[in-house]
Amino acid sequence: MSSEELETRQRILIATVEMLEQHGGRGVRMGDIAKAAGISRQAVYLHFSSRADLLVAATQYLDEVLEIDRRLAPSRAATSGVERLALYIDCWGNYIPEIYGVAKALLLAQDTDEAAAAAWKDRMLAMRDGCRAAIDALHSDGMLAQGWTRKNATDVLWTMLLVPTWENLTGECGWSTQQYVRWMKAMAKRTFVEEPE
Amino acid sequence: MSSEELETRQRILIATVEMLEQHGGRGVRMGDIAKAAGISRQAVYLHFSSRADLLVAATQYLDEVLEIDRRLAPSRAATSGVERLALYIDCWGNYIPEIYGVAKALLLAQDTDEAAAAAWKDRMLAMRDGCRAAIDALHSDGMLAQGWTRKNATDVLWTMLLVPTWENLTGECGWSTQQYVRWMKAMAKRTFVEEPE
DNA sequence: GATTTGCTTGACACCGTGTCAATTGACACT
DNA sequence: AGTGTCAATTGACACGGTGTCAAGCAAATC
Repeated sequence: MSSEELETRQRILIATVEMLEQHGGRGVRMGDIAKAAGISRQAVYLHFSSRADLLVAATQYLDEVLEIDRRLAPSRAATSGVERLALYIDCWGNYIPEIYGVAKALLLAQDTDEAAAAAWKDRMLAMRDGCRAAIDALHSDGMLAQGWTRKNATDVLWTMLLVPTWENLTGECGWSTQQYVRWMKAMAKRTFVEEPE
Repeated sequence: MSSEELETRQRILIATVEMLEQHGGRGVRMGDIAKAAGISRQAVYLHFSSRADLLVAATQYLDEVLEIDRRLAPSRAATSGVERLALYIDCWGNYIPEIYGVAKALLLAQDTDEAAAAAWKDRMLAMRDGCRAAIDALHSDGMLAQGWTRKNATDVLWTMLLVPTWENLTGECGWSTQQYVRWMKAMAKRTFVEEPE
């Protein structure tokens, strides 16, 4: 009632996010989204040129709404590499479940759609930057464990933090996101931080 | 020349595996497979009721041809948990690239097809059994590191060995499979094996 | 020679995406 | 009132890929 004058575009984005979240990113059609937004299927195409376009816009919208930048600030502001690493995992690990529906849809769309693949890759490379920054901070502190190059450590941290890992641990293995985050932080510390012995 | 009297069904399976391997499991249509097998598209449906059915059969066929059982024997025959773990990772890690095309196709088919999803899940649960066996062996030796339950250790090892991890490290990060296997073994040892200190 | 078996050919239904054209209804400007 | 314009609606349609169906054909089997 309050905000019935929302722009159609935004209503579509909200409907998209809701539908995808509800259905785990699977089997949501353009018509379903339109219906959820209370408009015709064609109206969706007046705002987004394709399904991939819509999905990409939805992830960006979600990033804004969930204030990913603000949430990353603590990690960026960390005074030590060890802290930065932990805070980054905290942030990203807790972020995944919130974006999972949309992320999964984008992930699945990669199969058929070039643009979706590119968008997802971009997103993941941005995440990689965070990993690299954390590893670099660790390295600057002289705390990167023996045997790691910065590239290798970044590769591994990045890969461990990818969505499928979270997906399997929480989905198939029944872990909570909290367990996941706690373990991931412990594992990262044990793996990448030089033991002061 | 030699074996031109191959059963059609097998010719289809071979064509499927080849096509999927060639194209990384993406964008291979029923018609493409038929053409590659030198038969009509409909003939494929005389042998396999659906695309999912064909993909499932192809993975089984590949498991036979690549003798997955024989390759797993050394791991099963290991005399210590530590050895068993290393040999299992060796086996599976080197197996992934050989099945990747078919696996990826099955993975992608999960989106739309229930049967494909079930088949893939089965496959992965079988792999999980291997992980569990390795962790159990470690535990029996009293060598499972502090802080791990058998379930948790199995969950983590399993998740780490999933295809997407290999995919990202070798694909995006440019690692060789050999590097991947070497790292994975080192990581598993460091993570799961009690340090004799 | 008749039947069966395995395959071919071509047509077609179904679904989801994306396109197009004609229409409507609301608002704004003179 | 008259004129535009803008957003959305409706309905039809093309396309691509899967899966189905029916008729025909050729070689093997009895």
